[in-house]
Amino acid sequence: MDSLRQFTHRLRRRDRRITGPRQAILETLRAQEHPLAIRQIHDALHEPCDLATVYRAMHMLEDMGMVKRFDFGDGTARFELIAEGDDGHHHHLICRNCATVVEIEECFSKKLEQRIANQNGFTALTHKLEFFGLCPTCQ
Amino acid sequence: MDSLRQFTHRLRRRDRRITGPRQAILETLRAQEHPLAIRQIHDALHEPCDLATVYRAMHMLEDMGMVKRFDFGDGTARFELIAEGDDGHHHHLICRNCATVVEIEECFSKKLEQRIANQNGFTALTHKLEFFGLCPTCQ
DNA sequence: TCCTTTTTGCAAATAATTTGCAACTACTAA
DNA sequence: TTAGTAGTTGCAAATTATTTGCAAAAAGGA
Repeated sequence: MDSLRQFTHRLRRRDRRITGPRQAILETLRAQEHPLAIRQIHDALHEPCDLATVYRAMHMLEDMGMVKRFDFGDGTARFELIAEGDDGHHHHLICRNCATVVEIEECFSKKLEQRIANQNGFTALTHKLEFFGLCPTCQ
Repeated sequence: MDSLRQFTHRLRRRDRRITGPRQAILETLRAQEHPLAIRQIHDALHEPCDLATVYRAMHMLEDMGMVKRFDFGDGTARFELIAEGDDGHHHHLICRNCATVVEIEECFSKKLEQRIANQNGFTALTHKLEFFGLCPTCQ
């Protein structure tokens, strides 16, 4: 319930509206622990809406920092709701064969990133990292 | 010159042919130190060929392990020639503003990857990792 | 040089995503 | 509660990257 409340609050703050499709999309994302593709979100909605609406909603949620976009390298964006009090920073381990996804909380040390930033004079570093392999079933 | 010779050898071995477009593409890749998008490769060819031919050639070069595909998350595949004696494993630091690319040789320790594999029962792990930030000019 | 197999160019097909626009609806001010 | 305004939606068409079918052209071996 809280994320809906939080959502409402953030929307109002930006003069954005709380609509049926947006609430439904949030519900759908909340029910999943893994990243969902737009198509999957769309198909899972009980009260269906246009695909374009889902695309637009995801952009908005992303801009508002409520959702994180992941890229598994297959040309399809996937999204996860960012849990409360979480920064959403985590990675995935994806089976190359069956596409099973496991969430990975571990990451390399921030020192590495800091060093890379310093050595190249870059600031505000972020990174995208995903692991691929063969899951127990597919080996 | 060597990579062309190597290429010829690998092609013959697989009953593939050495054609103008393929040689031209290799030349183009060799002249660049950064990953190139298909469109860029296509536009850089002196002896032009069809875009579809470039797409097909890149698949072939990738299958032959002569080229590595990178994904900067913008929906466009980029390719780099794999240098001789190199495994092609490296990453990039990309400016979020001007898209400048810096090659990064550093990577996190293999132990991390090994641990992730073990903890989840996965094998044959690989990863995709790219860094993003603001370059000195764009800050 | 001839023959077989691989390649290429071209155009059309896919797929994910974006966009223009008119109809519609959430929110706010009264 | 209601009207007005600004944000949203559905629909269809446009974009972009990439793939594919197919007939004509080219490569490499005999």
